[in-house]
Amino acid sequence: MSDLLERLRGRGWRMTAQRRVVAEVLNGEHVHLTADEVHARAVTKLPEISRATVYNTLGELVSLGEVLEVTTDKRAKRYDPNAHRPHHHLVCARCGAIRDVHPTGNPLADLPDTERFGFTVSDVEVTYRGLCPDCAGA
Amino acid sequence: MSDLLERLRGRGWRMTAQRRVVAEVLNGEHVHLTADEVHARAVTKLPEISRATVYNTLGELVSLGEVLEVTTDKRAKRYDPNAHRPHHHLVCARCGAIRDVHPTGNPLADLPDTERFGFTVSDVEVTYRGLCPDCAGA
DNA sequence: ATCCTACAGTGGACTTTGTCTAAGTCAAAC
DNA sequence: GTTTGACTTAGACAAAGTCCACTGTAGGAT
Ligand SMILES: [Mn+2]
Ligand SMILES: [Mn+2]
Ligand SMILES: [Zn+2]
Ligand SMILES: [Zn+2]
Repeated sequence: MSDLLERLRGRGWRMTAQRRVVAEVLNGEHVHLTADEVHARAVTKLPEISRATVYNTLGELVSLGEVLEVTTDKRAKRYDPNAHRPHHHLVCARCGAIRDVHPTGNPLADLPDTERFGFTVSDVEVTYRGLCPDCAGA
Repeated sequence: MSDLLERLRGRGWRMTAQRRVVAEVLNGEHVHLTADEVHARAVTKLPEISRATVYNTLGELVSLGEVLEVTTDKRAKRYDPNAHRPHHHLVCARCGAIRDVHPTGNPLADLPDTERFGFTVSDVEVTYRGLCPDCAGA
């Protein structure tokens, strides 16, 4: 993630302890944390960081394209640092576990012109739902 | 929609003015209203209907399978009476307009076993995003 | 090294969306 | 017409997120 910090400094980001901690928390694969989860983890490293700053920083990372917003459930938005490899999500309907998945094929090609209503379609989001091995029981 | 009311009565639903009004409001094609939008429209027909009743009634319609919950944006859930024809959604990124779409192909088949992480995958939701004709400008 | 200041952070009030509960009301079975 | 349990209501409460006035500081200028 120091890649990320370098890139951000290059873009004129003022480097602060708060921003460094948020970037650290968002490190890893299959990471899809809510803003308050990010805050909870950030607080263990920098106790005085505020909720507002976490929200602000996440919002900036999203508009810089370094982090994706994912809304897999109807509850809180989740923040996904895996922004540089396009992917979709597989969600457990019971426990909420989320996995990054890479389906074959291009769903954009599956939407005929007659079903586009004159829209300029630029993106498609696919969410698979089911039960994870634990929640499926035996 | 009196089809719906008949079906619900048959299922033992007690028929009240409030439930009738909510069902009336949810009549039509390409309808994707938030709970508070449903409430606002219901109030014009039955001024004393409460928010709690609208939420309760929508929740019941969803668990009866008569209405779908769709979460196309990160804001309020939307309620979709078109529950009997499977479909996906096309959303304008700028104004939020929503259209029902019927892509060809089966996205479930596009998720290889190696990308299922042992999940029992039962459902897939596809959201297309772009700009509607109005928002794409001239 | 110190100063300066525009940018960043803070706590708290506020908003939106949704849930819950206690008390009152009424649809429908008899 | 009475009875009764399901239904409705107002308002308190909660979770997720935004906004603002004020305070603090990173990093360039001196
Ligand atoms: Mn992801
Ligand atoms: Mn729909
Ligand atoms: Zn699970
Ligand atoms: Zn539009």
